[in-house]
Amino acid sequence: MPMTRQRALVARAVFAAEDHPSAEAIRRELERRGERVGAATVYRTLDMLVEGGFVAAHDFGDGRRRFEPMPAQSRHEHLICRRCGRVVEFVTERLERMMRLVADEHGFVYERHRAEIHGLCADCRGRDLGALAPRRPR
Amino acid sequence: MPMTRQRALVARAVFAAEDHPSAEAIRRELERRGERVGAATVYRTLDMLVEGGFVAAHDFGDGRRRFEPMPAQSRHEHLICRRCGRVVEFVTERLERMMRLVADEHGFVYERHRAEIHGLCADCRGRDLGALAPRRPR
DNA sequence: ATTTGTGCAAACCGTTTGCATGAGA
DNA sequence: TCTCATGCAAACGGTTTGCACAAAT
Repeated sequence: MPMTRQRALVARAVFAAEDHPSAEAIRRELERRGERVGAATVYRTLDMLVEGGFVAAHDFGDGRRRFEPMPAQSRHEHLICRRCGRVVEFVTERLERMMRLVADEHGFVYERHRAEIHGLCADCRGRDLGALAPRRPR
Repeated sequence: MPMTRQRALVARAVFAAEDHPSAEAIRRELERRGERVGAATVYRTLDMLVEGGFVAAHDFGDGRRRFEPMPAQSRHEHLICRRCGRVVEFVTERLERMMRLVADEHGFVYERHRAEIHGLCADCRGRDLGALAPRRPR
């Protein structure tokens, strides 16, 4: 698997990211730095990284996939601020146990689960939600 | 809000559904019965039903929204069979308590959560997964 | 006659794919 | 030279929207 300029750029961008960026966000970020990479290449590289188990892909329900470096530690879930889009991670071993149990109770073979909490982050709580525009719009 | 023929058809179809159908699935189902309703109208009617709180919309991560009659009872979550697409509901009050607690611990105002378990249902477990086509393809 | 809903087709948005070009061994 | 990655642009699939027409008061 040849390491080209664009693959290195995309990989470095995902691994450096703190905010679960989308493919387009990564492309734009690279462009902002003067590094022009085709959208198709970004998607293809991310697919490879995901297949290789280096990167995790998420679907937070806003219509696009978001990526993050594959966490070495155990599974984690996401808290998502509906105002600023900020994503905070949390871990619960209890949750996975519960999910496995529920699957079992219904005769399902557990494969994976997904859990998200949506709400307002500490920074955004208490602001005038109707009037202000999101700080980091979707 | 006038009750037209197509609105009645769409509403009846969602409320009768047991399987969390997508907008297109509803339109096709109506068409199968000889009732032709434009896609736009189906989407618009579903939006109204969701806004009015009569119908719940879900995003199971397969790229389209799925609908179900708004459950009168408490919140429920979904078990999804990755082979046949079957969706089974389950309730856990413990889960919501846990989610609220986690949100609180991170300074978030809890608004809602989402939990899904993906796996193989009782019917599909044990089959030759590679060779057979899904029974109810995505 | 005025309002409002409908349906078609085009627009949209994130993503994928076909294909000609280009870079690397 | 041969291979394979790239980038453009077109295709795609679900959803939304513009607009002319139809329906109902």
